[in-house]
Amino acid sequence: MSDKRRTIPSLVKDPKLIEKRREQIVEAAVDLFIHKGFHKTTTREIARASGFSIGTLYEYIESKEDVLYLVCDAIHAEMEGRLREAINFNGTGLSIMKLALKSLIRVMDQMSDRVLLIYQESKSLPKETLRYVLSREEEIAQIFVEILRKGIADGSINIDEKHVKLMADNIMVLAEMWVFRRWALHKHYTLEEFTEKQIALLLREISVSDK
Amino acid sequence: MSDKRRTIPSLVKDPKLIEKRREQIVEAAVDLFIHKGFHKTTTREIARASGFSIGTLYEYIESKEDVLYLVCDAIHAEMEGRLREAINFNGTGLSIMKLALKSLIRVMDQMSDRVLLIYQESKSLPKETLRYVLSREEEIAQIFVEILRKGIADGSINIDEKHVKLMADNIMVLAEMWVFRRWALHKHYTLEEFTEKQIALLLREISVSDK
Amino acid sequence: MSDKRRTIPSLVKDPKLIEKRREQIVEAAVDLFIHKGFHKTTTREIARASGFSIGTLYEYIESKEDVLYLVCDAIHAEMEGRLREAINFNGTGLSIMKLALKSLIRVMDQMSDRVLLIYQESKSLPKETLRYVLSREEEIAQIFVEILRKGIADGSINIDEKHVKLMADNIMVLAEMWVFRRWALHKHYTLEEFTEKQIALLLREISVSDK
Amino acid sequence: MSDKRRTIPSLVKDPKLIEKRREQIVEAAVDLFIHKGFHKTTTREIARASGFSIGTLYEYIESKEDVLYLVCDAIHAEMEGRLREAINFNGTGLSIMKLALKSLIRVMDQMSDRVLLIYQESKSLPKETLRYVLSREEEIAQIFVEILRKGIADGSINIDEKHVKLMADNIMVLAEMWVFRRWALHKHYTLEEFTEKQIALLLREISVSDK
DNA sequence: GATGAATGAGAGTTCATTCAT
DNA sequence: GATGAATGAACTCTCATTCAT
Repeated sequence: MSDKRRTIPSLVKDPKLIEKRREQIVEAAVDLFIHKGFHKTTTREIARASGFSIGTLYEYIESKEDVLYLVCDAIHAEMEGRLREAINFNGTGLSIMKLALKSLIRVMDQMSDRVLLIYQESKSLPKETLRYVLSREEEIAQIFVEILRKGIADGSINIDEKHVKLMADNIMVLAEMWVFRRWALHKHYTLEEFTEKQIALLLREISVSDK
Repeated sequence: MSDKRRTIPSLVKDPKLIEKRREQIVEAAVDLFIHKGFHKTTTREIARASGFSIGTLYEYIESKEDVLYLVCDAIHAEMEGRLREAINFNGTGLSIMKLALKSLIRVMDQMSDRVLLIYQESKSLPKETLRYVLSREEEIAQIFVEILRKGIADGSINIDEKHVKLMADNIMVLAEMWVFRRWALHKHYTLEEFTEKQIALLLREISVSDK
Repeated sequence: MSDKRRTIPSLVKDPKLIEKRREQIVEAAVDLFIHKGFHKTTTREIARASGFSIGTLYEYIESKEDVLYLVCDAIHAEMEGRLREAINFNGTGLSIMKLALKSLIRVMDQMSDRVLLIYQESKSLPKETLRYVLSREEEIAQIFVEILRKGIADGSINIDEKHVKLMADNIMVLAEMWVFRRWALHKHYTLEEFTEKQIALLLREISVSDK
Repeated sequence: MSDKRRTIPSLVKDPKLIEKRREQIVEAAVDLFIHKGFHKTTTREIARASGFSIGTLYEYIESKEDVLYLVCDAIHAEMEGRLREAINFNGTGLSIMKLALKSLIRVMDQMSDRVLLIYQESKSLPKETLRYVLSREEEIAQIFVEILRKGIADGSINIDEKHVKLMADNIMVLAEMWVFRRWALHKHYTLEEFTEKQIALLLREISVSDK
């Protein structure tokens, strides 16, 4: 959570331009990485798809790994953004949770390719950078930690504080599996069936009437 | 399940020798892939660690990807072997399941590095080969499908047939996460705590008294 | 001697400004070339160290090699300046020579890094430019030719006219070696020892009492 | 003198082959470096001129700088070899010296381009390697140190022990200048004139009758 | 007159694969 | 069956130079 975001040096001075060009880079690279993978994508392809020359690409990044980092960070930002946007933090913990779970799975479904990209390629990041990227993942899990705590406080959710963290991780994993096990799931279940069933399982685990 | 195992052609005739050499290759490659990753490991390194020359390596495989395939297959074989060995298929479905879950998580913990290897590198396999490797994963999930069906049949497990497949996938994922989210879990939970909690969650979902 | 000084075209009109900017360039580049060498110094670094942008740099030079030329020329100018300043051209040829030799070695010592720079990097100049730079070196040797001739004329120096040129070159080389063989000399001799000994050797060669 | 020769690792095992290929590399590279300089010669050109592919080149060296090292070392070896071959170490120190000086200058003349190459490019070597290459130069100077000492011992040479090292360096420099100041010397003196004059100067400095 | 973003040819180096021995 | 030297396409990254603003 406290891991600092990596600041990539640029040879270009204008911050507005840096941001704009890096957006172009990310947009181009996401597509390439999804279709060819990080290792099989060349820096020249990234440059060309970004709309400029290889020299220009390297005015905005220092290494190919920087592109991967930018891509991962942008995807996490979008994930968190979409999720927070969809969640209404008013109401009981339980009611918030219901909506949040639904949103989480929907976001996973909508961002399927990009979530998979992070799953498959983030390991190619330099150690330090990987640590930051993983911390971004935890930040999203943290949203569910907070909802759980709110539910515990207002009595709508029943779970031992000690297991809150694990529960949040379970939530993440049982949602993300729609992405990384799609080869197993999509031929047997629709998104709706999957959503309904996973939410049922998760809510049962935290319901107050239980036990 | 019906996906055929890939048969890798070899320039060598003697099947015994092929098997022996490929075992050497796998043993060497697993270590290398775990520590350096598939892409950063060179065929030369694999040959050297296997105890023979680069020329000999290519007598037993056709491409570097073949090595990855052999590795993935060997890991799956070991996983399934260990799991089947640990499970006693006598008793009610529920009692078998309890033991099976515990075994599954223990195997994940013991084979942590190798399971992670499959998670991170199998995407580099050629499409066809990947399909087979994924089918091996499903074969393991299939063990749990069968236990669930047995429990339904003997009345010790309560779950809708339609959701059996999803339940098996959930089991796999909630066990495997000990591996691929270890950065998030290991600092908060011991293996015992994790095991106990995950089993509790999964059993609640299939208990007969429930509902 | 007759080789013409190269005139570097500039996009800027004001000669005063050109001179000022080129002084900045030389000052910055000398340091960079000494520490990193000509090839490992980038034009960007030169521009930055000069205090302006890469675009501005190219308003005052046409190529990176021009910078090297400016640097070599400035160093030669300084060498010659310091030397002429130190020599008093009154007295017998021999007495002038004694002082001149001492001054020459002192200048070599003081300008060690810069003299070495010329030795090591001037070869990277374009052929034509190199010729001019070498002619500047000869101009300095020419000072000693003149002193020798004066000594011959006034009878204080005894040397065959045919060997005057060679003698002047020997003088240059036996002084410059303090720079380009410093790795061999500095650990065995102090500047004073070196100076004394070299002067003794050179004077013996031109003494009248000899033979 | 005690600096250890750098051993360049090779991917090839056969030492005979390594030696043969490195000879090819050196032969090709010497020519290229003489005509284009080290920096303007590409590794591809070296490979092609050596008669094999770029991949093969890198089986025998680790970096382009290694080629420069091999070249410098080969040149020094040849210099020293030729010199030692030409010197007859029988007779008085003085008589040996006369012959040695003549040989030294002749070798400089014959190996002009290669000596100049070391003068101009050795600075591009990595620090450690440069140190070794310079120590090779000193080894050659050491030959003259020994001759001087022999002459002191047998009374044929008169020079203070303290100045023996400097004298040897002066010898090297006054011979090498035929190479690195050829632009100044060749148009005024023949090799014979130069040789005769330099020997005269040096012998006068160490003659017993003197003083 | 000053700026600095853009360019792209070209550099050094790697490594999966082949094939003569 | 084993060897390992040879290959060269392909990679990432650099940097002198230009030119629109």
